[in-house]
Amino acid sequence: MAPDRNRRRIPDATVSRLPVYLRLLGEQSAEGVDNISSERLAELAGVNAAKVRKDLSYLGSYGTRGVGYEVDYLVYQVRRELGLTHDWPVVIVGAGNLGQALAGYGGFGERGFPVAGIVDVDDAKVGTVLGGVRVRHIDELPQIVQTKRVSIGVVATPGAAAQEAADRLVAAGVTSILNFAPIVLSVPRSIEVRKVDLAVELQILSYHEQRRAGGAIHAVPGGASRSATA
Amino acid sequence: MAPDRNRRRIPDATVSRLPVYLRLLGEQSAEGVDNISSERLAELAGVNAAKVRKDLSYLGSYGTRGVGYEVDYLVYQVRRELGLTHDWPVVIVGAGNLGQALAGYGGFGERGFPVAGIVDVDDAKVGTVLGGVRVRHIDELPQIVQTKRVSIGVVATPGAAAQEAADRLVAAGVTSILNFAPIVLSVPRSIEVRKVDLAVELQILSYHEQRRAGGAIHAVPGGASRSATA
DNA sequence: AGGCACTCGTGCACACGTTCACAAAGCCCG
DNA sequence: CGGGCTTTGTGAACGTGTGCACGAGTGCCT
Repeated sequence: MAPDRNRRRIPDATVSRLPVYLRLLGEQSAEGVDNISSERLAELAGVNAAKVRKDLSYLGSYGTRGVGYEVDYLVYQVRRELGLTHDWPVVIVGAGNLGQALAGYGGFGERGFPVAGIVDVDDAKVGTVLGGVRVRHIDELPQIVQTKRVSIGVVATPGAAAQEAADRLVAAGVTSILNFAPIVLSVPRSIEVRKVDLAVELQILSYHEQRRAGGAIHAVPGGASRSATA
Repeated sequence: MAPDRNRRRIPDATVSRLPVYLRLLGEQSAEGVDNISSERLAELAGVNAAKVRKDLSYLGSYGTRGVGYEVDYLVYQVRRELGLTHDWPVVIVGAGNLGQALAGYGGFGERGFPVAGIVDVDDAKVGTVLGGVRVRHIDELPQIVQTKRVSIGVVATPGAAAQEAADRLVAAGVTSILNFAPIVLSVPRSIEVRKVDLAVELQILSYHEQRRAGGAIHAVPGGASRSATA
C-alpha cells in the first residue's frame, strides 16, 4: 500500500514538534509579540533554528525574509495543519486513578479536547462524577461515541483490561487511541495509536543514571571473563 | 584495552525499546516460557524481528543460534543494562490532580521506582496522605533527596510552576527529571530530562484524524462517511 | 535609488535508524 | 557423524532526520 496522498505529507518528527511551536506561539501572542524569528522560536523550543524553518516550511512559505513570522498568522496555519480548527471530543475508558486525574485535569477541554464521556466496567464507579462528567458503564460506549461524534479514545485502564478496552473503542467507531496502559495494543492498521508509558520513561532515565554512575559499579567479582566476541 | 566502550554506547531508539522487551520477557517468564525467539518477541512487541536482534546484540551475544534467547537470562541482562538491579526512589513535585494520581498509582513502586516523597508549595495540601505517602512542603525537598538518595524527580505541577520546580529539584541534587508540565524546561546540560505532554500526544492524533478526513475542509469529526475497512 | 542588514527557504552532506539478506552456529535425527 | 533445519548476529542498503551554509527576498536607511 502506498498511502501517498495528494496531500503533502509532513514528517513524523515535524508533526511531533508542531504542537510545541503552537503553544509557544500562543504564549508569545498573549504577550503582545506579533512577529517572531525562527531563531527566537528555536530558542524557546530548545531546538535548532534551521529545524524550525524546515518544519514550518512544510506548512508553506508563511514567513517573511528579513522579518520573521507573523505570530497570529502562523498560529492559524499550524492549528489548521494539526486539525485544531474545531474541537475533538475524547472518551476515556477507565475511571481509576489515572482516568480520574485525566477527567479532572482541565487542560483537556481548554486545549480543544473536551471529555465527551468517561466509562468503566465497575458498576461501583458508574454514576460518580469526575471533573463534571458522570461515569457511565462501558456498554454505553458505542452510544457516546456516535452521539458525540468521538474519534479519539483514551485507554486509562490497568494493563490487563487495556486490550479489551481498545477492542471496544474500535468497535464503537473510534479511529485514534491514546494508550496509557503498559501493553502493546493490537488494533487494525487503520487505527492510529500513541502510547504513554510512565514505567518506560522512568526506565530510560534509569539507564542514563546507571551510565552516569560510571556504568562499571556492578563488578562481577573475579570476573575478567568479559564476553569474548570473536 | 577495554572493549567496554563498545558495549556502553546503546542507541537511543534501542534504549527506549528495551523496557518494552523487558516487560514482555517478564510476562513470558511468568507463563513458564523459558526460551524465546527474536521473531516471537518481535511479534509481542509489535516490531521487526531483525530490530529485536540488533537491539539485543548491543547488550552482548546472549542468544543461541537455532534456539533463541533464554528468557530469564535475558531479563537479567536487560535489567542490568537499564540499571534496574536496584530501586530508584523518585520524588514528586506537585500534589495536584496528576501528582495524586501518580502517587496513588501502585505501579511505580512495583516496577522499582518507589515514591520517596511528594511535595507541594500549597500549605493546604501539606500533611494530607496520598498513596501511603504524606505530602510535605517543597522546602523539605533537599532533605528528602539527600536522606532518601533520590536522583529522579517528577514534575507534576501546572506549567507556570514547572520551571521553578525543576530548578529546585536540580538544586536539591536530582540528576534526572520526568516532566509532565507542558513547557520546555531549561536545566543544566548534565541533567537528563524526559517529557510527557498529553496535549502534544492528542494534537498528534488530531493531525492524523484531520489527514484521515482526506484533508477535507470542514468535516465534522467522526462524520457520517466512515471509511470502510476491508 | 542603491546599498546594507536581516532572515527565510532549501540544497547538501552527514548521522541515525530500520530492514534485508545471508553466513555462522547451534540442535536434532537418522 | 554428517546433513538438514532453525535462529542468531551483522554487513550492507535504504530511508529518515538533522544541521550547515548560502542564495534569495524583504525592509530600512541614507
